[in-house]
Amino acid sequence: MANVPIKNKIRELRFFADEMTQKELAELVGVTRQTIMAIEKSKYSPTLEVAFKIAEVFGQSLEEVFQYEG
Amino acid sequence: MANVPIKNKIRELRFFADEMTQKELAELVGVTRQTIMAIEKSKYSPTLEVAFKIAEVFGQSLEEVFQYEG
DNA sequence: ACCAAAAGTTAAAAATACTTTACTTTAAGT
DNA sequence: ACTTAAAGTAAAGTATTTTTAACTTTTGGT
Repeated sequence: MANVPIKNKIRELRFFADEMTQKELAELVGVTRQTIMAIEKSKYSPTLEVAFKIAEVFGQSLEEVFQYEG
Repeated sequence: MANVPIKNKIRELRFFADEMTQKELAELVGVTRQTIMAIEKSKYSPTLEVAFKIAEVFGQSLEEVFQYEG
């Protein structure tokens, strides 16, 4: 599992969103800074719930934030 | 966390897809039948990876299969 | 150069997702 | 009514995600 990591555009979206920091995003999402770090770097993929919350913060669809390459 | 469970249309999509069984879906997705059961009944929400795979099986977008109510 | 905030890393513990096995109940066909 | 596949439940174990805490490195401003 986690064969092909899911890519994401969190970093780009953070900077596009007025240079939002990892800490700020973490607080808005309700997870820790380290969790955002790990997800942003594709160390592992988040739960669906966290993924939805991240997309919500940026006002984007889930697919715009996360890209799964089957 | 997991305050408001994420809803899904897996059951409807299975029946729409030629009455696909939980077992068949599980095999296509690469998880067990019990995992499909738990997700279908919103006992817990899947990882993003499993969510993407389920959507892929039905040829639907993630948001069409799973609905997050912030 | 110095300072502070942000980002990155690591390790151990806690929480949650997933598996395996085994059993019960429901639904459908003959 | 009987049989069988499908669906539902539950417990214990494994795997993965998330937290906490502590420390290092990078970046930007003054």
